[in-house]
Amino acid sequence: MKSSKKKLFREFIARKGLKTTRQRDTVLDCFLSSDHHMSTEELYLKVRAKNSTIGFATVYRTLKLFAESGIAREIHFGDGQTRYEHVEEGEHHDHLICTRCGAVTEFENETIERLQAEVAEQFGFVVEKHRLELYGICSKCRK
Amino acid sequence: MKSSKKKLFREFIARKGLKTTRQRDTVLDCFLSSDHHMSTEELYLKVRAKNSTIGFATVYRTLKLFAESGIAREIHFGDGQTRYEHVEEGEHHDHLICTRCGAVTEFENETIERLQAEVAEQFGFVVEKHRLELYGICSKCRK
DNA sequence: GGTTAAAGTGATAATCATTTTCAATAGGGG
DNA sequence: CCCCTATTGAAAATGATTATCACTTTAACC
Repeated sequence: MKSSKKKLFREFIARKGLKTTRQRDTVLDCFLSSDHHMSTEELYLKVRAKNSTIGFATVYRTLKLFAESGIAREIHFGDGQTRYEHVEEGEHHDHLICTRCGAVTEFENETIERLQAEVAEQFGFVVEKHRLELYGICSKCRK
Repeated sequence: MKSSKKKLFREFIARKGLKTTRQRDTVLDCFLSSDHHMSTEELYLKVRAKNSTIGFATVYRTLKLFAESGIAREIHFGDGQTRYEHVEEGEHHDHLICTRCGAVTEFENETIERLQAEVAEQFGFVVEKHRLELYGICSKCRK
């Protein structure tokens, strides 16, 4: 839900004593109207198209706020670029990444999640978050 | 086995028509005499201590060769620094990372691995490699 | 052992993504 | 409307990594 994310972000802004600005609204709209994975640069270009006076520093700063507020999550695929994805409440997903065409598919698996928690516990670890990525060749590329 | 890694690397060098140099030997010795996770900078400092004329460009270049030759693997924890770890034959391990003290613990779990392969198959995906990282607070830091 | 082409090296400059700085501007509570 | 503080854009700074280039070294061949 887009509107609920907007609300969540507004609440975060208020709680922190920050301010609502035209720029933040624009960046938020662009982010929410995009699909799952967005690099900072991609989003910056989208924002520019709407309002060419917004600088990239603002986009960087705003994305950090999104992550802090919980409506977005930083992801790193090891290619030197930070990406952001939407956080759906209660959801957590992992990634299948095709090393040939770069396509990213998301999946979820309860059992894996549970096993992860078990393993962590064996080491006296309390898990806050995790990252699971499977790299390989997708079905299209194998044809 | 250190000597087997040395051998593997020499074979790689020969196969590729590259050359054995004092510098590469030094970097390799330093890498092999260290424990699992090393940032490029840490290794550079170690190399420097042995031979202060070796430049960091050489360390970077040599680590890339290690990764290409299969004796090392690049790892990224999302903190903007590339690390390298030793590759043991047939082995694969995942990481528990303490977000407070930065300690890294390794673990292996057969069941998780198998489930990963199953999930991938459902998506018509052939997994080549994967990455699983659990971030949280370690037992020491929770005391 | 000497010759030589190709690979390797170190220093430095360049690059790339991201962060910081700073002077100017704009929210929003009072 | 005022004032304080957060915010902004542009530009400079940063930090990790990579490319460049003149010089050196390796190793195949005689």
